[in-house]
Amino acid sequence: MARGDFLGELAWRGMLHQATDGLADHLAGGSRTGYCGFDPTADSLTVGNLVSVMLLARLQRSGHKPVAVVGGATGLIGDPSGKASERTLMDQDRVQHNVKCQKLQMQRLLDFSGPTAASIVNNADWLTPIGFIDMLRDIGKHFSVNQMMARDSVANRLESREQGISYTEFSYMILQAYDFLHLHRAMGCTLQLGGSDQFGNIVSGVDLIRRVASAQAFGATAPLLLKSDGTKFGKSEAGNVWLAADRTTPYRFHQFFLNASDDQVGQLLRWFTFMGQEQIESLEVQQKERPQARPAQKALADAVCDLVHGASETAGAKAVAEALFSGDVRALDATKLKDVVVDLPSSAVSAAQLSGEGLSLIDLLPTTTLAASKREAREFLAAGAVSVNGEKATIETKLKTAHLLHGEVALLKRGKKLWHALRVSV
RNA sequence: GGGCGGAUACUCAAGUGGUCAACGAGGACAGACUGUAAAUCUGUUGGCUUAGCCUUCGGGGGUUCGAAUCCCUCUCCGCCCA
Repeated sequence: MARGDFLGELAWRGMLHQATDGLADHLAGGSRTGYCGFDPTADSLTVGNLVSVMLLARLQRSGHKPVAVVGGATGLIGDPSGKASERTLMDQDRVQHNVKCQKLQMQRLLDFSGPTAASIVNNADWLTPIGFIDMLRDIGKHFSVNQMMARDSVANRLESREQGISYTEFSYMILQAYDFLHLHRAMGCTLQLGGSDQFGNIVSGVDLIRRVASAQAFGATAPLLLKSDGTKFGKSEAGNVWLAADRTTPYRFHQFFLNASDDQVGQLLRWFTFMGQEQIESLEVQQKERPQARPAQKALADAVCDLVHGASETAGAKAVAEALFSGDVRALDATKLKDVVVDLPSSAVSAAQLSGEGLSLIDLLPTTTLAASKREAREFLAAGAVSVNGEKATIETKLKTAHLLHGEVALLKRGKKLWHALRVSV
């Protein structure tokens, strides 16, 4: 595979925040191995993790070898760079399971075969056997506490009256630096990638490799991805956006990107797709000309959904969106309806509850995903926020057998885009 | 080990005996406007059998007609001294 200009590519995509000196020359000099860390805290990656995966994917496409390091050991401790609450220990089985699931997701984005085959390793494999004394003697002596305390991640916590920092979390950077050293020795890894908040930890690793192995290593970071209002990217109203279809349905995943703001859609195209510069710029021009058609958001949602879930899932997600947003849900045929229901949160009621007088929405809504309590249900109904099969409901509305589409399902909606399917159980 | 300060709803943060389901801000949600956008305006934001009632102010106990507010105790956190 021809070696591409990895750093140049990151630069035009706006994914390059910082890089250590000499990295460009180093990459130009041969096929290198680079890694990025992941927390195995769940059995699925999130769109937040997708940034890191894309870094590795681009590295690989530039002719280098990507390594994903799963923090089976460090995940137990918690990086003070993030938000700070001590973590609970995960047992080994759980970590193994999570690693397996995450690997499956990465397989869509990384190539695990060929000369630049990607690999996944777990840092518990080398961190667990190390004794505390060995760690202090061989690694700890290379770290200056003065320097460690100057790091932003630590300094913030030292200044904070409420928080403080435990010795355990304080030691996190040493472990991460050791990871880099280990990978350098075991796999010839010379590059670490991460978010900009990781730069301090990455440099620690580079320093350690220079001191202990007398070798040169490098690091590069991507800027933190924020929404235009400055809040963290990757959360929807329903919580985290996961890559796993059973946690975030392809429909919701597709919707998440479709709802990207005009301000941000260009950046997301650069970050999360493999589209070229010209194609993205042309989309941006189209977006400017006809913003109401949202060509950029559509292209983005299709491309990312395609990447993560595959083409057929993407088509399905689009069909569902079509039905829910521009079509009349009552006109759906039975097969289509089934597809729609699969992608929506759903619950069941018994046929008996709907017969005769019917079931009051005030009682029903709290049992669905649309309202948390009867009080809230009343509020939504009074505000005209709820509809049944596309028809506005009121406080008095009762759900009856007649509401069931094809005798099976009623589609409830709260607000503009929150749907819930109500099935009838036999 | 000693001294001091703190813990209030999703978050920050008022409140120091009754008028407190608890000021305010942010966030979130809904309505209008729109492009399934942004901005803006309006409303809601503990629960219920909703002009009323019930449960909340770190945990437990006490004082009082009445406690988020006073006392005791426990837990956790911060600061200072050893």
